[in-house]
Amino acid sequence: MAKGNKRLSIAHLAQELGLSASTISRALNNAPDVSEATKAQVWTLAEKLHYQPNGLAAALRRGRSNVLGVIVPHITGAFFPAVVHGMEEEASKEGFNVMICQTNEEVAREKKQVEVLLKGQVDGILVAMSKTTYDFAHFERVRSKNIPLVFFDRMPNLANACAVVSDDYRGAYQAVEHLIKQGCRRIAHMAGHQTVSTTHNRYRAYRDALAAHGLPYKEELVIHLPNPSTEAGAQAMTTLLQQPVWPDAVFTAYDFPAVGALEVLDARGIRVPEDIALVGYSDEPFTTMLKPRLTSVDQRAKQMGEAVIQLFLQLLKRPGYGTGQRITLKPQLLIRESSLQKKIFVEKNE
Amino acid sequence: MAKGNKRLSIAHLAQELGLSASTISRALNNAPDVSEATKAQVWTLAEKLHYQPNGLAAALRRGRSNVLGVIVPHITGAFFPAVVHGMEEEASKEGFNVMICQTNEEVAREKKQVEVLLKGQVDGILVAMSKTTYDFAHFERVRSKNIPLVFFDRMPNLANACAVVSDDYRGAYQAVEHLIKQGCRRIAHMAGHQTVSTTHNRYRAYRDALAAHGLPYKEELVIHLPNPSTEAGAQAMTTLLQQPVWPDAVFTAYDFPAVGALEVLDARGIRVPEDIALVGYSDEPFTTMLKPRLTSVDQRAKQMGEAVIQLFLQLLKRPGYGTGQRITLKPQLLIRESSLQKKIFVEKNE
DNA sequence: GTGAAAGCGCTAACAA
DNA sequence: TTGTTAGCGCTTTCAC
Repeated sequence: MAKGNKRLSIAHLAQELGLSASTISRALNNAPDVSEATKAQVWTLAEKLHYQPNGLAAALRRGRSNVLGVIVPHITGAFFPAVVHGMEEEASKEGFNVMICQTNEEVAREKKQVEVLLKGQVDGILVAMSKTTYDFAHFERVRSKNIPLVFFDRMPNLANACAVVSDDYRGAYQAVEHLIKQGCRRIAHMAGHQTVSTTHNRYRAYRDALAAHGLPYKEELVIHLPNPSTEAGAQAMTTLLQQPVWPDAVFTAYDFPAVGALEVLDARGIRVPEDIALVGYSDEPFTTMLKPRLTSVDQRAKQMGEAVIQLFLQLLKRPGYGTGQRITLKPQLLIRESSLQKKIFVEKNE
Repeated sequence: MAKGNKRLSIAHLAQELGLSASTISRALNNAPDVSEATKAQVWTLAEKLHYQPNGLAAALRRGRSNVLGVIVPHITGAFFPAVVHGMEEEASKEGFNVMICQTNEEVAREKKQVEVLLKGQVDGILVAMSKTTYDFAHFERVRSKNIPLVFFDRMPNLANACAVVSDDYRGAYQAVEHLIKQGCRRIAHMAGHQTVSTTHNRYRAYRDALAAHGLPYKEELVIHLPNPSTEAGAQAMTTLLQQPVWPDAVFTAYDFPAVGALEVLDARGIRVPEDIALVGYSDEPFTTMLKPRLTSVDQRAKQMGEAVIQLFLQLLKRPGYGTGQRITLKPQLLIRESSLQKKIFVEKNE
C-alpha cells in the first residue's frame, strides 16, 4: 500500500477538474450517464497523473470485493495447478480475481485460511478439503454468512453442499475393468486415504468391478498407502511381493505410487506389463515418461476449475443456494503400455 | 462478501456491551491499554456472535492490506510452486497473505496483473517476469508508488532492481564441467529463451566452460528451443542427430526437453550415457523416474521464496529501497546416471 | 482505561 | 448530466 507522497484520490481529480467526486467516480467506471466530454477529460487527467483507484475502498463501499478464495491441499503435482488455472481463466472473464491458499493437507491450516479469506471479504470460497478434515464447523460459518461455498474434487460429508467432482468411481471402475479384460485375475489395489471421497470412490469401484466380474475380493491385495508418494508405492509393492502368490496387476489410487511400484518391479526383474500390469490415477505428465508408459485416468482438471466458477456464479445470482447442486465430470481412462498385456498398443483419445 | 442479514460490525458489539466502538476495536486487537476484564468480555461476545472483522475496512483505514502480490509465469512444473510455497510460509510468519497471479508468460497479462494488484492495494509485489517482457513501464509504476518490488528467478534489465536469483551461471558451469570431466568433448546445448536471464546465463556458462577447458564452441551444437517442452527437446535431438558427427553429450537448459531427447535417443537405440550423456536443469521430480535417472541442477526453489520475503521485509522497513539489493542462491548439481559415462554411480548430496 | 470524533477512498441514493 | 450527502467498518488521535 502506498506510503510516501500522499495518495492520489478521486477528490484530487475532482478538484483539479472542478467537478464533483461522484462525477469522477462515475466517469472512471464508465457509467452511461456521464457526458463523453467529461469522461474524456477525466480519463486523460487520470492517465496523466497515474491515478490508481483504491480497490479496497470501492470494495468496502460496494460490499463486494471481486475476489474469490481458493483453498487447495497443495499445488504440487499437475492436478490442482490445472484446476486453479481453469478457475482463473473463467473467473477473470467475470472480473473476479482468485486468491489461492494452500493447506498442506492440514485442517488447522484450512481453518486459518478460511478465517483469512472471510476477513478479506472474499465473494466466495472454493475448496478442495484437506485430508484431515473431519468436522466442518469452519465451512458452516461460511455458509451462515451467506458466502457462496463450492467444494471441488473432494466431496464433503455435508448436507446441501455444492460441489464439482470428477466421477472417480467411474474412472476407477473402467481402469479395473480394463485390467480384467486384459486377462488379469489377481488385481491388487494401492488405496488412498479412505476419508477422502475421491480415493474412497476409487477403492469402492475396485471392489465393485471385481465383484461384477466374478473375481474375489482379497484383503491381502489391498494396501493402504500412508501418502501418495513414490516411496509409499515402492513400500507397498515390496509388501505385495512378499506374499506367496503375486498379483498379476496393480491399480494404484494415484500416479506417484505407481512409479515406486514400477521401480521395485524393475529392480526385481519383474516385467511390466507382462508379469504384472500397472494402472495409476491422475494422468500426471510424467506418466508418459516412464518405461513402460503408465496407463492412467485423466481427471479433467481444467474443466473442473471452470465448472467450479460457473457453479459459483449461479450461487451468486440465485437466492436459494447451498441447495446441494452437484456437477460431476467424466474422467477418461488413458490406456498405455503398462497395462497392455496383449501388447497391442493403443493410445486412446489423445 | 456478506449479503443477507445485515453485517455484524464493531458497532453492534459496542452497543451490546455498552462500550464504545474504539474500545471494542482496541480489545479485539489486544491493545495493551484495555483492561483484561473488558477484553475478556469483548472476546466472549465476539466469539458467541461469530463476529468477523472486516479486513477491508481495517486495511483502508490503516493504509496497509497485509497482502503480497506474487506474479509468476505459471505454476506448472515443480519450480514455481515450490518458490511460492517458501514465500507463503515465510510471509505468514509476519502476518502477510500471498495472492498468486499467473501470466502464462504473456506481458499483456503481466501488465494486467500488476494493475489488479495495485488496485487491490497490496503491500508489495514479487515477480518472476514473463518471457516476453521487454519494457518495464508497469514495474516502474509500482516503484513510483513506493510499493516494494522484488524480482525473483528472472533478473530484469532494470537499474536498481531488487532481486533474488539462483546462480544459474554457476549451476550450468558445473554441469558442463562435469560433462567435460566425464570425458565428453563434443557437448551440445539446448538453449532457452535468451531474453530471460536464467537461461541466458546457462548458455553463457556453457560457452565459458567449454572455452575454459580448451574446447571449441560450435554453432551447430547449440539448438534454441522454442519452448521448454518435451516435444521441443525431441525435435532438437532429432536435429542434432542429423548432423554428420554426433555430440557425445547434451546439456539442456530445462528438464523437460531432456526427456524428449532421451525418448529420441532411446528410439534410435543410442545409449545414454554411454553414447551420449545428458544433463538437464531444474531437478524436476520426474528426473529420478527416468531411465537412466537424469543429472540435473537443483535451483533451491523454496529457499528462493523465503529469501524473497526476507528481502521484501527489509524493503518495507528501510527508507531507501529500490537500491538494487541482490540475493544470489547457490544451485546444486545432482549427478545421476544419465551423465556418468564412467558408470560410477554417485548420488551427490541427496 | 475508555469515549468522541474524524476520516481512510469510494459509491449510491437522491436532488437539482 | 452533475452535485450533495451519507456512510461502508474500521482505527486513531485527542480528550477525559
